[in-house]
Amino acid sequence: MNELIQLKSAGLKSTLPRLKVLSLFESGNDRHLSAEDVYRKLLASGDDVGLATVYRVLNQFEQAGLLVKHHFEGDKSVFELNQGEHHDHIVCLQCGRVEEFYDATIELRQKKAAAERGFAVHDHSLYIYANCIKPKCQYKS
Amino acid sequence: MNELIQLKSAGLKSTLPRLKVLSLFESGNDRHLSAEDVYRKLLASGDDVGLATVYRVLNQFEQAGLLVKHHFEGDKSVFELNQGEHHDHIVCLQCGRVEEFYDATIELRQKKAAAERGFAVHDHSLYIYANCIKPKCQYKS
DNA sequence: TTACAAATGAGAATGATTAGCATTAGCAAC
DNA sequence: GTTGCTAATGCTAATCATTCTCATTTGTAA
Ligand SMILES: [Mn+2]
Ligand SMILES: [Mn+2]
Ligand SMILES: [Zn+2]
Ligand SMILES: [Zn+2]
Repeated sequence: MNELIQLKSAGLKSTLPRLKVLSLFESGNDRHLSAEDVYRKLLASGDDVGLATVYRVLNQFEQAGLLVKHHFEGDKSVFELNQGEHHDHIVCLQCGRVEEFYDATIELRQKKAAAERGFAVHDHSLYIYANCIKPKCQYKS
Repeated sequence: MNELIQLKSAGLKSTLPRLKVLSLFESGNDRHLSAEDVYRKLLASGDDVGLATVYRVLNQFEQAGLLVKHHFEGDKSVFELNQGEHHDHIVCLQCGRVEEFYDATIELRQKKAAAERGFAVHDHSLYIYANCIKPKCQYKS
């Protein structure tokens, strides 16, 4: 029911597909989901939505600040709940596990590097591609 | 003529399209080029190559370590000469200017962040999206 | 030269994402 | 509760970058 309020606050009409998508992200089972992931999960739980609608809703949510979009290596982009605090990502190249981290020093030195060269930072993306150290890595995908 | 040797050393047969592409990057006019950029530039200088060949050659060059591929914000990927030293990028969101930088502290703290979480770093990508501070920015694109 | 595998080029195919448009569903005013 | 209008949805077709297919051409080593 909380989702209804969130949508209103974001200036979005409360529709069934939007509630479903938002609930999925707030269920917290997976933080990082692609459009295709969301689509499949909704179908699996018996909720019928169109893929085009999923794409539209995800982008609207990003614009509204409810979600953040990332471009991990590969083609498809992934979304996660925007919970206020920025963080960067470590992605396992073998099993796909995603770990989040925040390093104040890195953030600071980025700003400095940009300033020194005559840029005002708008945004940045930092992805570390790595391998889980055994035996944590399940070599899934 | 130097390019011929580079190709051989990389284990690649010395063909006309490959020589053209490599020369273009070594001419140094633009460091960061997309496949489409390369294609257009070759056509413009009267060299007839197929777009498919450009894509193939760029990827071979990347595999061979002659080029590095980047995924700046947006759809198309860009390539640059691999000159040994790793660096990260600042991209102007207004004029598209790309500036390179290297920060040892950032590199170090990335490794540390990964190690602390049970990852062995394979690779990383750091892009800072920013705006040129006037009046350097030409607001081109 | 010859011979043959490797490379090229033109166009079809792919895969993620978006656009177009007829149909449906929120929601505010009766 | 109905009505009515706009915004949202869900197909499908279109985009766009990139890859694949395959017939033709080239580099190269004998
Ligand atoms: Mn995250
Ligand atoms: Mn560079
Ligand atoms: Zn792993
Ligand atoms: Zn600029």
